Amino acid sequence: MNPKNSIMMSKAEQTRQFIVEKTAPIFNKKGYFATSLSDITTATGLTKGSIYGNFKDKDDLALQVYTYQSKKIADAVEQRISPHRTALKKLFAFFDFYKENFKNIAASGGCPLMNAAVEVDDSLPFLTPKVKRSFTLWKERLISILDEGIKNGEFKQHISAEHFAIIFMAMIEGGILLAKISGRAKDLSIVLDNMKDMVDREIKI
Amino acid sequence: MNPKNSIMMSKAEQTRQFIVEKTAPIFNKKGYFATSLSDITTATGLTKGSIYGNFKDKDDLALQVYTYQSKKIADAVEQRISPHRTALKKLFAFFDFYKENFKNIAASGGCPLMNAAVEVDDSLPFLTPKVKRSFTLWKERLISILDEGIKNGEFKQHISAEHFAIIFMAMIEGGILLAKISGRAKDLSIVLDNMKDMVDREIKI
DNA sequence: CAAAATATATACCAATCGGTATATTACATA
DNA sequence: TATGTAATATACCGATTGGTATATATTTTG
Repeated sequence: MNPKNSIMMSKAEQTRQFIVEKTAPIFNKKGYFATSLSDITTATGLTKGSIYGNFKDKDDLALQVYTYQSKKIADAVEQRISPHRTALKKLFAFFDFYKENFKNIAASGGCPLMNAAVEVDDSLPFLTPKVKRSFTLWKERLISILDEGIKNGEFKQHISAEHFAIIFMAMIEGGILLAKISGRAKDLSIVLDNMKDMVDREIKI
Repeated sequence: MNPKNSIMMSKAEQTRQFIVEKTAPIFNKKGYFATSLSDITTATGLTKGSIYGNFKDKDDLALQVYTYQSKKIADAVEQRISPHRTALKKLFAFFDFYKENFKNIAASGGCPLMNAAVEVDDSLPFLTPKVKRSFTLWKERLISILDEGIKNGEFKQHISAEHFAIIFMAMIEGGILLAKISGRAKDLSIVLDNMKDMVDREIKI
């Protein structure tokens, strides 16, 4: 029994979590391919033997790091949305999340979903389904908010929830990309502000 | 004198060009880091000695490959735009370019600007200024079209050309990302169609 | 056509890569 | 506290990495 953690967590589980958390920003900054085992041992202070005692191989670790990162973002978004009662406020909270967290996202290497989606291209076939699924889940969450608004009369009846979900995702990802490469957080703000205008003009009743 | 080429081009220059063209899709698919010298020798049929006789090192080749790729896209876009006389038609031609060329872009590894912008993060500092410059030039080109439309009365006077340039770039890049990871070209089409609607509603007089 | 210059190939280098077998240490339980 | 077990460290492996010195073709030029 370990009194340090409320949830029972074996030493191995703790170490695994520790490795994942420590290597996540490295994988996200350098990319899965450019991150070496020595990067991992340096960041964790552990040896190769310890890493391979907890993960089958580098791919396995990369997979768990991606799972951790995508879950972390999804949870943070959900936490930002959940307090709100109307679909409109949820949608705006969604947008605000990225404006509020851009600096953190940029500092830890950009959006993990985008980074993985770009790198997954040819190499990393084992990651592709996971990344695809992240985007699907993201889209479905946006659609659910839009559908909620349509159903309860906040939003227009005729709009396509799927279309707007895709458009919003594209704008967010594109905005992050531009802001990161330009170094101007304002680039993302401009895009996010326009998204709110879109909601007011095209979606809101 | 080489009768095969209209422009005088030494053997070395031809070889350099040949290497750049052959390795460009590899760099774009696998990323600059994951592309090895053996990938390059295999793709070109040349030996390492020949590669290093024409390029200082791998970074130098990567730099020239990026320059080639970004110029190629810029030229193709310009060719698609130039026949048109009005700012509106130029803008729509701009958008259409991506719809028409998505399959080619996806097949050759996605948008080189986005790929480089993502990978440049931590590694590849030598590439960062080049990539930044590509995005700046792209933005300036969009602004010039928007300004032209504002000046000649096609577009509304009060709009911010820079804001819309940023929004359009974000939507295009985001749309390409989504379409690539989902495998559905339609995702990009949905975004591009919405961009046209935006122009009609918010920009056009 | 011959000589000088350039381009390409060969053979090698140290360093690093991901990964593993084995020894050692720390932990949990009885 | 003793003992079996799980976790970590050490030392090593072959393969591949980017890069180079040198030899050999191939162009270009006088």
